Amino acid sequence: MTESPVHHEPPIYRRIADRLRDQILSGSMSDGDRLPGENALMAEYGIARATARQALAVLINEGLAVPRRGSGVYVRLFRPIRRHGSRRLSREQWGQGRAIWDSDTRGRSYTVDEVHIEREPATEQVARLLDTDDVWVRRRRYLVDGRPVQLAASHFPADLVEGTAVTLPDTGPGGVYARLGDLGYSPAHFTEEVRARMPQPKEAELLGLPAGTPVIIISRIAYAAGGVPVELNEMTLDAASYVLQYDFDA
Amino acid sequence: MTESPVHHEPPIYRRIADRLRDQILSGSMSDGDRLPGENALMAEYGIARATARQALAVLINEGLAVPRRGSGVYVRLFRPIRRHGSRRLSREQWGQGRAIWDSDTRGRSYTVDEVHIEREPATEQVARLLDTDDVWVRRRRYLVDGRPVQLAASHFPADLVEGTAVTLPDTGPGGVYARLGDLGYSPAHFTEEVRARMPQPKEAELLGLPAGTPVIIISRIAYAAGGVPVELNEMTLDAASYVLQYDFDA
DNA sequence: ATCATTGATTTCTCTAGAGATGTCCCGCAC
DNA sequence: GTGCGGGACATCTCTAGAGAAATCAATGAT
Repeated sequence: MTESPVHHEPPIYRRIADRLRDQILSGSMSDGDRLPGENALMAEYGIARATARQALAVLINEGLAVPRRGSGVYVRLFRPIRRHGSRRLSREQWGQGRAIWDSDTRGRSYTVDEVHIEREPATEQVARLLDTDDVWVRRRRYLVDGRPVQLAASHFPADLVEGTAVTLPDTGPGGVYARLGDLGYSPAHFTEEVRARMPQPKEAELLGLPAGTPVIIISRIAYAAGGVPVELNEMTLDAASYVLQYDFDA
Repeated sequence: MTESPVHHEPPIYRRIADRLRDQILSGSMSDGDRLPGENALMAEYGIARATARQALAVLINEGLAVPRRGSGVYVRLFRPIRRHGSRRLSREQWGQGRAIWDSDTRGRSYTVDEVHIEREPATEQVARLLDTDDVWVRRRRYLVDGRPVQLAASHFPADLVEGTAVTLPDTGPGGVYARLGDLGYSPAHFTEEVRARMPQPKEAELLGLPAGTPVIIISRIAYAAGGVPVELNEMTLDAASYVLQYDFDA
């Protein structure tokens, strides 16, 4: 930020971190490699344990390294999944569900780990966006190669799906959008907000995120013809696992 | 991740962090408020300074708090700028340049802090995407209310702009896209990749990012008719300052 | 009135040590 | 082979102390 006129040398822990980061980013270390541990750094630089920890904490907080208790600290390079922007979704693809996934996971196995479906009072934000107090929420967790990478929560106005509440959030064949279409609320317009931040502890736990991993949050609202909001889908993605892709014409 | 069967109580520093986080997120503290400092926590909980520091470091690394040396630790809530997806861009808007910004900064002042324009050899990634070794790069830094919030680097194939090199990266009236149009390479198609990660030290420095702030990276490629790539624009955004917005029809 | 200095406060950096906790692997018993 | 015990090892948590560096307000000299 504001640099003082005198150039102070960075503290030891930071210089060590810089050296290690260079090694990681220059490619001389690869994904699962083990970094020098606390003891090794203590010996090599003649520093105390706390200082060695601090150096490693820098890399861990940057998301470039992952500590494994009782084992060591390991390099973590990002191996993102490409996730196409909804621009790509066509009505035909809705019925297939996984179509947009299969081509994007580079052969890695993709599964859903259903969490739960239930009716609940809407939070303030959801109530404002969906224009109702009472919603059905369908929460899911997505796994790639057995590891959780995404949380999703779809909110449906309860009054809109009255009587069909059992079958709507419970997708069934053709997916949720087909169900909405059956009710005469086929989505015609979408808005999508994308943001990134550090995860809440609960999110970090559910996604198994090591320290220093941001999450990407996509909030998509589907509107039926006439501008009626029919679904709010909030997706929380492990930022290390995802690249979003949008494409469009001028 | 894998939870042990016995529920261990979290360590003290983590419980303190949890308490403070609740206070911040519940709204009982607001944006610039001062958190209890190291000394206060030491006295209140009867712990050592290092432990108090550890508790505060949790919040700092989560991006919820910002330390100011010699002053204290302060709450930081995100105040995002809405940034519309390029889907919104129309040819008429290109000519205005700032149109997509003025409506999105909520009245905050938006300025550009030009960094430099120069011809340089392409990095491996840029060479692959733009299909050339030799590019002009135009780097900019964007400020809102005097604070840096975005870095941008536009890459143009050097052979494509041969002879006009002086005027192309140097926008001029009508913006870069108008210049490309004059050369017969009006962009017709775009792809955009969005990812998020923790910033590199250099990025953090240029953007003045406190610890725990991720960056959003948008890589947009503009293609002229015929599929010729004419620009690679890489934008690095302070994730605390931006919300991306896309909207589209089914 | 303006500017420089001082002092109190607070975060930052680092040392030294110790016990707890989780992981890995080898060897032994079954 | 399989499963279990135990030791080696590494990270994790915490204590206690001390000097460095930045901020801010009050004090004092010009």
